[in-house]
Amino acid sequence: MAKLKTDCFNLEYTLECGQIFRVNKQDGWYYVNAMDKLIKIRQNGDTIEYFGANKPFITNFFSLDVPLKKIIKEINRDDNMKLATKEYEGLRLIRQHPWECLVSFIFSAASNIPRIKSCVDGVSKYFGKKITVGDFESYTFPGCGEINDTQKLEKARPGFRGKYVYEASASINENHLESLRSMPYEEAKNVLKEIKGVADKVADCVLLFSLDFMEAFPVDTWINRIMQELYFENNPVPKKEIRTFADEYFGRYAGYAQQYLFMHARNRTK
DNA sequence: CGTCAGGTAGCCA
DNA sequence: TGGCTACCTGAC
Repeated sequence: MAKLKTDCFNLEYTLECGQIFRVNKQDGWYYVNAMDKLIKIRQNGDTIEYFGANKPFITNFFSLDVPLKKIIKEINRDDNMKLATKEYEGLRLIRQHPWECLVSFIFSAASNIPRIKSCVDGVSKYFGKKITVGDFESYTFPGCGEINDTQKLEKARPGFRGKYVYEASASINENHLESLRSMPYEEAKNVLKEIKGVADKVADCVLLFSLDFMEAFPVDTWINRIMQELYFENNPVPKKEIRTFADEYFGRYAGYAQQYLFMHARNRTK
């Protein structure tokens, strides 16, 4: 086991804000899957304790190197944001593996978190390898090209999203996704949107949650609703206009603003 | 037991 | 470009 002292980090909010799906809580520990890793982790005050990964991985994965206080300062543009960032203090964006992130969010279309989780778990179970940490057992996530059997894929119950995942697995390789990092935001987004099953929202999730584009602002139904309420006097507004507004209003860290607003919007009705 | 969902593709004006 | 609608299926 390793320990690490953190600053301005909340493990619970970070893992339970809906950006990542393969998370399980058991006996006070979180079990987090990330491609071929299974991490066992918990937080005690400022300190995190973990198994299954080394310090560089943990630091990078949980964005512990990102200057969150500075970011919060920049996105706290009004009282609503100050409330949301205070409410979920320490929430950080996770740097997921681009391929796992892409598949997860293709699954997310017109779905809900329990079902998305079930699809991602299913794909892991039917295409991944068994992995354990302590007495917890799960499966690794299959790499690009490894989701190559439609009958097995069907067992994950993806519905109409299955064909998109199958096609993506057949046509994409990891280098293709990694190469997006060096592109400008708009260009990287357009490349992602060439993938069937990927349009604005999913592309923005992949850019924000796995490729370090912190300006990406995914507009889903929750964000659509809360943004209209807070900034458009409850008037119906096209999602495109919401993205444009967010870009100008929140700036280069709009993605962080999005995640705090998402939590704020979702949890008040829960 | 219906309704509807963390959207998107395809089609048409 | 902008506005439909069908789409799998299981949570609620």
